[in-house]
Amino acid sequence: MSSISKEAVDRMTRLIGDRDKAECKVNRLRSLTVDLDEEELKAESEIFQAMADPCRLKILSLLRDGELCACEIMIGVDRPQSSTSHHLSILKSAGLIKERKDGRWSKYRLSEGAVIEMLNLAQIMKDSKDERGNSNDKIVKA
Amino acid sequence: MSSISKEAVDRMTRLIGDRDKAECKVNRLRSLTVDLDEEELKAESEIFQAMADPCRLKILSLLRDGELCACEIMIGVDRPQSSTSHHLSILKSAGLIKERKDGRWSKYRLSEGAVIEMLNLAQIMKDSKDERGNSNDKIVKA
DNA sequence: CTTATATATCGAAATGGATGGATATGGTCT
DNA sequence: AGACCATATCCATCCATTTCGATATATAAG
Repeated sequence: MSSISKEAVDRMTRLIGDRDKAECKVNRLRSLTVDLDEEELKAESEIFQAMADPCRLKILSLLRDGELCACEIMIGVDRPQSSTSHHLSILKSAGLIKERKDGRWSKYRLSEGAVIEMLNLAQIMKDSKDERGNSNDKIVKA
Repeated sequence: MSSISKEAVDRMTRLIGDRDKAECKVNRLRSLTVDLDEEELKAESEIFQAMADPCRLKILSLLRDGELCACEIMIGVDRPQSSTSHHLSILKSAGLIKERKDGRWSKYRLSEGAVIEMLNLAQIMKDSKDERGNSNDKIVKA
């Protein structure tokens, strides 16, 4: 499908010898990502981007215990008000938290669903990386 | 514990009236994040950071099908060699993929464990955000 | 209407990350 | 040895993000 570049086929041909098979393999590789359109990938990457900050992870942790207003969160993370507000808006537009206006307060809570599982998974991944990191140094066995 | 700033207690006192209770609440908020030391948060955020790029998500998707060499990945994602290599090194040092040297080739595969679940969760989160997104937010940035 | 407070937004500096061409490294083959 | 190739690294440019003080908006209360 779509534009298979001659360059890629050339390179693949050098790799595996047979030009027909090479073209086939390039097609297969390209087709693996055809169903992933750029928009979707970008949307997903934005979710990860929103979690890619220590302060925002701290906020999410705070909210595991229930709803808090921006002011309490600011105290919890110990950052200036404008920074806290900025982080909250990023988390909100990524869909990770929900906002509820209550008088002059903005109260935030975790979105239902996968957020907590995501945090747990990240912790698991970090831990397993720590373990292997020490025993294995840098060389991966052949 | 540790340094409860007078400023935070003042602010909390204004919020809930009673100074003793305020101090107590500040302590509770701070204690929620005491067990999260900065190093750990940073390590976790790096995992998310590594996944916070469309091209890298594409690479991870490619690798769901099995081991590939850098060259094949480069064809799959259709980016210059240096960019591809750069992304691979980020994924590797975040512990999301593993490298195996084989002659002049570097072959990459997903790390065992949580990577795939993470990708699935992200998709679920994106989808549920899309659905709810229409009803509520319209914070599409310009 | 004025004051006070909670939150959002602006603006500018500093930092960080992506990109891709050029070059270096290290393996393979003849 | 030399040629070739896969991959990593270097470097410079560009773009995005973080940070935080200053300011604006909004709501409540006197």
